[in-house]
Amino acid sequence: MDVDTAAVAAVIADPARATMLDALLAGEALTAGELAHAAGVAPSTASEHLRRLRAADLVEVVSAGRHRYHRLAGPDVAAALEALARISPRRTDLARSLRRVRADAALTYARTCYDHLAGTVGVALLDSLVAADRLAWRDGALRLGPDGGAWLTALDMDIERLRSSRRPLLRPCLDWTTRRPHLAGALGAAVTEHALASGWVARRTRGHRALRVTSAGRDAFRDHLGCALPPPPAT
Amino acid sequence: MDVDTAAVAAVIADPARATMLDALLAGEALTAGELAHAAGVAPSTASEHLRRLRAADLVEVVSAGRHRYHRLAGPDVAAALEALARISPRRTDLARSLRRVRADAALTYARTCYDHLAGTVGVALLDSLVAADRLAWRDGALRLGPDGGAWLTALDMDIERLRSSRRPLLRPCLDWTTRRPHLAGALGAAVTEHALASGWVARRTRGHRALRVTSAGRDAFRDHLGCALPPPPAT
DNA sequence: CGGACGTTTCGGTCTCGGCCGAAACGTGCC
DNA sequence: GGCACGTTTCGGCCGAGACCGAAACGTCCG
Repeated sequence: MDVDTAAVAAVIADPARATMLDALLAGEALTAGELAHAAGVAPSTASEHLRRLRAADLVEVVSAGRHRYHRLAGPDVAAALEALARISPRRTDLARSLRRVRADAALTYARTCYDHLAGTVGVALLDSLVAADRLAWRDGALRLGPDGGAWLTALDMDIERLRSSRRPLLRPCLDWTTRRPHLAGALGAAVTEHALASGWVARRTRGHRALRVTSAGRDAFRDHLGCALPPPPAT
Repeated sequence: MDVDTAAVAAVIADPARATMLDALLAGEALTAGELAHAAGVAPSTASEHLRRLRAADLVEVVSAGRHRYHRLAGPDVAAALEALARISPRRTDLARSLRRVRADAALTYARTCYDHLAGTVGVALLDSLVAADRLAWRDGALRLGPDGGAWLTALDMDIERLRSSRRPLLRPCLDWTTRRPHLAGALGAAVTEHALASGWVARRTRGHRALRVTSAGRDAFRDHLGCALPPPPAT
């Protein structure tokens, strides 16, 4: 073996750390304290965990005053976590089965995957963009389609800035729940940021991945993204 | 969190088990003894490990006389392992750096990923099949192209049998080394089986993933698969 | 400057699990 | 039937690491 898979797996293998990583999959950077709370451990314990996560390059940190904000180290980390989720057993947490079923349905419908949209909504979005010739598949890779430039301009996206990031502009990301690709890459992140900032979608709970599509968002998806969303799950 | 990521990660986190999984990524089913040898542990220890791997549904077993053959439980498991490999640190095993570099080059050029071809050769193959209209991308999924049926018939592939398997016929699998898709799914496995059986490619070492393309294979890739292979790495 | 607060370091405890060898089990072969 | 061999189970040893509280550190703010 040329790489040390066991080492990374060992870092993810602790329940507290796995919970922290899951919280970070929402894409927001969280403080050490918030992560300690999310994982249900003492701050000192969380600090140890974060040290290991940083050492393994799964998480990176940016200091801001007396807070230290942590976020996933990159899209590859998010992809690996989602791939692991696909083969993980369902949690048999009998106590809250009803709440869990609802949370499952919400996650399947709309969630963030690191920094882009996933779930039914994410998949529908990519499908619509391809159908409208704004994006196109070529050789298994996503490219801008004939009408892509005009669309980005209409959305006020600075394509040059997006292109200049080290990250690929367009990348498909295999959806853990639907098993179909959704839009990732720098553009996927930008669109998602736009949707959150414009109030098209909102987090159901701060620091959690599940999203709610607002009624304004439903219209905006139709008008600006050319995407007729399927109805959300009953809550 | 709706699934128990930490539990699966814990199973992969042990070096002995990770080594076993890596050996199984070659796609062959191996006996408990062979896996014990590969991992460098006593048979009794390996037996424990295999019990955990089975319990976690990462590995499945088929009994044959007094041997018990183990193999990966499915393509999802292989995909998760490759995703983990992408974010794993290189092993800093100074003692055998030269041998390692050579092994790296061989793996990058041609290897199996569970039961289909990966590496430069796998990616080139998928590209050629798409270029020749034998396969086609549609909505991010792989489909048979206009000339796909004729090609399969020429290769003596029983497409009905392939379709009847529970597994998707065509699936892209993101390559860990090249970061481009190669051909997976039932057809990917069938083509790979055909290539191994016909001696187009051969394992460099039994039970290991690296492949060598034979000179007959190089011709066959050109004539039967329409794929001009790039030159292999110097050994 | 001094107190409040977020974070990290340190020391001590305790549980989990990996390791082996010995022995039991089951299958194939003579 | 009896032996050989692959595999599993069991018991005992041992190290890694997860946890917490106390204390140190650094930053912000009054």
